[in-house]
Amino acid sequence: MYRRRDTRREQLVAEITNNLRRYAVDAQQVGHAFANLHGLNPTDLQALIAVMDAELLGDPITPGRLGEQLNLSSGSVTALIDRLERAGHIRRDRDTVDRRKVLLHYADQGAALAMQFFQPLGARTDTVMARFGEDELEVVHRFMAEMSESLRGHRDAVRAARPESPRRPTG
Amino acid sequence: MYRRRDTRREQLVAEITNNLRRYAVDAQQVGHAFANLHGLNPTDLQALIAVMDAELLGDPITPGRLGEQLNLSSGSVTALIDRLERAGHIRRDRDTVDRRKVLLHYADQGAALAMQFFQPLGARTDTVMARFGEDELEVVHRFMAEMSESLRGHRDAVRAARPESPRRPTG
DNA sequence: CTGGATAATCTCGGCTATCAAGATACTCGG
DNA sequence: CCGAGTATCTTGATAGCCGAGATTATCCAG
Repeated sequence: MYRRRDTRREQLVAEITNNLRRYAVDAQQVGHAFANLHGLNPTDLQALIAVMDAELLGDPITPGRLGEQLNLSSGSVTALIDRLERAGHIRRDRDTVDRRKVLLHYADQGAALAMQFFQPLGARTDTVMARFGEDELEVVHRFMAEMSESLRGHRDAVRAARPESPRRPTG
Repeated sequence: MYRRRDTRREQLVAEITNNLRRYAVDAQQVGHAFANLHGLNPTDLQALIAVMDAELLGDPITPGRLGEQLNLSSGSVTALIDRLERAGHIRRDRDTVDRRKVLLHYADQGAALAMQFFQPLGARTDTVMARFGEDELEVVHRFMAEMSESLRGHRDAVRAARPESPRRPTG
């Protein structure tokens, strides 16, 4: 996080790292603040976005997969979906093929909220990007794609790790 | 979030936006997973990082300012600091000038944990950056700096908004 | 010294997450 | 068709975190 900056290159690496970290922290706080503003909690917002994401890709998410994405237990996911459904943000549908499964779809209220979340953010993002040439955006794109993939690998590694001193003996 | 991609430029903008969003989500999940792994919760980890950050910049943070950063009430901050202190991650010091104030310093245990958090991440980050030339990193740096600043502005705007009466006169 | 403001802590209630057990539906062998 | 085994989701009980308001200690103005 704080490293020596002997050369210009090292300085750049250090500052970019710091900016990425701050960006992540700030993004989290945006989510927190926005959720509070609308009577949700951060988990609910994350879930709502995940539901929209999956559905817009044509592959509605199930409670099980949602729990994997958010790292929640199955019981917590049920409670989470109950809250979101009660608030009118999403709705449950049984899968017609495998009726054990529940497919989650966003409702109008949820879509409106997600739009409200992304639009102002997108506007700011576009404003910044307008100050960059297409060739520059190519570089940024390559960078972000690789960085994003790298972070996902890191996340999976951390998740795969097991606690050093478990509360309960292995059993 | 999902926009048309008529031109190459619009495609780039769309994909970069998606990557930024995914990066933020994944970063949050890394924090979540890492915190779980070490018996903390995400807030604790955020606080620990904030404490280190402030102290390394030579300006130790107080509970009050920590609460502002994390958007927590004063009572929650006290409980948070109690947990971190009990776990040996940080310690309290009274300010000698204004003895109402408490200054937070990280303890060895906290520093070790933060290192454990950032080192593997930094290694991956460096690997990615090694694949970019110095001129390319200049572009990325400019981009991230502006994007980071823009997001901070957005965060403050969302925080400034009020839940029930968004257009409340004064106070 | 008195009164008001600021900083942190304490106490209590609500809400969320985890864990364990249960209910329903699918799969497969006989 | 029938039953055992498995997968998916839900329910109920418990623990821990967060927010709001009251309380204590300190600073500052006069």
